[in-house]
Amino acid sequence: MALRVRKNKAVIPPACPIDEGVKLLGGAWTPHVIWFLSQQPRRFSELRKDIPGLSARVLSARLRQLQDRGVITRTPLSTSPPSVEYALTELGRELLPAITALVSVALKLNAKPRPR
Amino acid sequence: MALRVRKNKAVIPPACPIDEGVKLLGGAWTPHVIWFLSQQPRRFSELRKDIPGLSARVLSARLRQLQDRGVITRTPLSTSPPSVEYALTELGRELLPAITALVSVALKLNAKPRPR
DNA sequence: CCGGATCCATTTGGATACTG
DNA sequence: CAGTATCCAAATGGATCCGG
Repeated sequence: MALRVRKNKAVIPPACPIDEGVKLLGGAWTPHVIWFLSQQPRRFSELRKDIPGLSARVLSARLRQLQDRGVITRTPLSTSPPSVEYALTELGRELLPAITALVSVALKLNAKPRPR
Repeated sequence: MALRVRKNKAVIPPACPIDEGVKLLGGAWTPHVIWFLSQQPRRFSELRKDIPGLSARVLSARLRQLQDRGVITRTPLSTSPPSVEYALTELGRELLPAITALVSVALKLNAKPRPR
């Protein structure tokens, strides 16, 4: 069989600031994590309890990427048993207005009976 | 072969307004579409030219879901050749502040040299 | 010109088990 | 407690073809 190459998914990076912004909240549960951290710094297992259904694997992934993007800080504490505290950075807190704006539009849209 | 059922993906809807908000901008290219429509009403093929790399299939899907959510309107025009015009609704325009807020945070984050 | 249908590659993230 | 590793199901979206 002639090895059909299938050049699928070949193309371009959009390289637009809009995408960057949306990617900040992109992954599953990301907004929840930011939301709970905005109320107070939290530890790993506290976040798991805060957000039922969120697996350790995904929480771990989200925390890492938020950290990489400078949205949250990670602070290991020398307690016994050892624990790690996560908190929003200054810039992270600046995401909150954007999130609440999104939410308020979503609420209005849900309220609408879809005029169609 | 014992038919392993694999109850994967079993659980819960978060049912949180935050998710709803994020879903408004969730799909690929969604923010781009909203952005270009915010500048002026546009036709299908104009949007395709505005956004290189966006396939007809996906543009079609995005337009439909934005329409279903009440963010944009779709107006077929009896021109020759026939064309269809898309525009933001009132509520759709309310998404713009949220988008720009997100973008401005993203720009600041990119500027940071990742303090580590 | 608009956009649906089909086919498929890539990505995402849930379940589970395990380690320091 | 705080994660990491493996395995796999489902969702996403690109390419291409086709019909209204």
